[in-house]
Amino acid sequence: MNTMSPIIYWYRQDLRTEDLPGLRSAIAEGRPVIPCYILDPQSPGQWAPGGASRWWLLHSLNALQEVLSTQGGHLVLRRGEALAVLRQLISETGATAVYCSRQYEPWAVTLEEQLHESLSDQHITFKRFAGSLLFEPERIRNKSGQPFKVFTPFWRTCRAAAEPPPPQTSSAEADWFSPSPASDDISEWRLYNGTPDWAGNWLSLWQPGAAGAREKLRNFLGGAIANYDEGRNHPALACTTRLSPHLHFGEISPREVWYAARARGNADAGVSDQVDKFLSELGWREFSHHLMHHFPHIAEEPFKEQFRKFPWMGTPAALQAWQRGQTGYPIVDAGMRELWQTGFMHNRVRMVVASFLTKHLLIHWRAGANWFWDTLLDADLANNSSGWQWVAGSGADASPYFRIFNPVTQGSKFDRDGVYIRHWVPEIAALPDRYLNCPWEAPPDVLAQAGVVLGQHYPAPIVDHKAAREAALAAYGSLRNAS
DNA sequence: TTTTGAGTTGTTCGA
DNA sequence: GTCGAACAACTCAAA
Repeated sequence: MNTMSPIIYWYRQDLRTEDLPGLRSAIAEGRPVIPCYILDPQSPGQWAPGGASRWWLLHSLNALQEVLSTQGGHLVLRRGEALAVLRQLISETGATAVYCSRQYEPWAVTLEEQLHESLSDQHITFKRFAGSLLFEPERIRNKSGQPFKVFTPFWRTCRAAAEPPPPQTSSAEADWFSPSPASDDISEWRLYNGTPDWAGNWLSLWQPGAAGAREKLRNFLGGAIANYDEGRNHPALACTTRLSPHLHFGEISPREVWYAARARGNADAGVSDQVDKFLSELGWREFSHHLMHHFPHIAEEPFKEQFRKFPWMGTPAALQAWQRGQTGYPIVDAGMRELWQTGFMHNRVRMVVASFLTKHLLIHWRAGANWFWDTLLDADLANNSSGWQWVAGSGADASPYFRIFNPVTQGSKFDRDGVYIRHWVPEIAALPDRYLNCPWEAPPDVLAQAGVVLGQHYPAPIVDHKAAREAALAAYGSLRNAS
């Protein structure tokens, strides 16, 4: 074997150059490196990126391309079945190794195993590297050696374990393989073609890529972190990091986020509790991946067996009203519209809309998860599945069945001044605070003065809260009695 | 093996 | 308006 034969670095959900163990390792070997991204629309069982994710992917790949080119590298874009593409690239370049970051989705794990097997047969080294999580799922076990099913002891164990290794800054300069192999023109991939123009203003809201991720982190640690514990519950405040899409695409490593937050806490004892709270949110990302690794069925099937029998009963019309932000409950509609218009929804509101879909409308959580998958820029199989199952009650460590969010209470509690609702549901903006979350209770003269005719400008509620709540309790009760 | 304490995010009702 | 209890029963994790 030629010791100077090139290594293919196969980019996946790790679109960065810094603190990337596989790439660093490839560079450290002193062999030429070929950075490559493969769009694989056909991998079996794959959850292919949804519409919003494809928009992000387009811009993220462009950003990565730009960073690589400042270092003299060139990202090779290819489309097709991963194994076939890698084989082709190997025969073009004489590469003898393929390095990548590991993923945790069941289909991705299967693919990694197949590649390992097939490439080994050709005497090609195939190496997967950790680096997308703080704690690898198999490393964290309870005292019986089993995976955790409850967040709090899981996270306690993580915090007690050895710290994640600090981010590595690479010193060696890469020797990029030259000439760079032919690459697809990304515009031919049609990740986003601009029509309809639903993502028209997204570039003013988001900056996909490592630089944008760093800026989000810096802003957050410089300001909002100081009031994170309380502020993060209020969707009108910019108190959350909005790092989720960056983390999903691996543009910034969780270790970098972890160490930056820790440093902030150490520098200012006053915010160290807030920092811990923030770290535990990273912990939820870890926990979701831990669950998906050990219980791969959670993306498709209920974590709790008895929920297979749950009497889901929603109608397509109700699902559509929810998707379009036309349920007649302002906080729900505001969230669904924020999602559609920005590719994002505040976490507090995600819980409210998810509770509404599964409990008020009794629609299967999978319908909600599928909609989020297509519309969220940060759509992530582990987070999405475990989040929806948690709300629906079918998940690990699920909320009690009687915890049914009251959309009126949630709105008036967490959007006290109505700033969020008035922004996203402008047709009722002129209503006084008192009726903003429950326009159907406003007296006729108040409605008239605000220029609102229910059923014309804004829908009457599609379900009655009290009746829906009782129906949900009955449905969940039936599950208990049946088992 | 058995026991014990605890479990992200809430709501409603009645005092 | 505020406050505390009830809302079930179960599973998990650790002692």
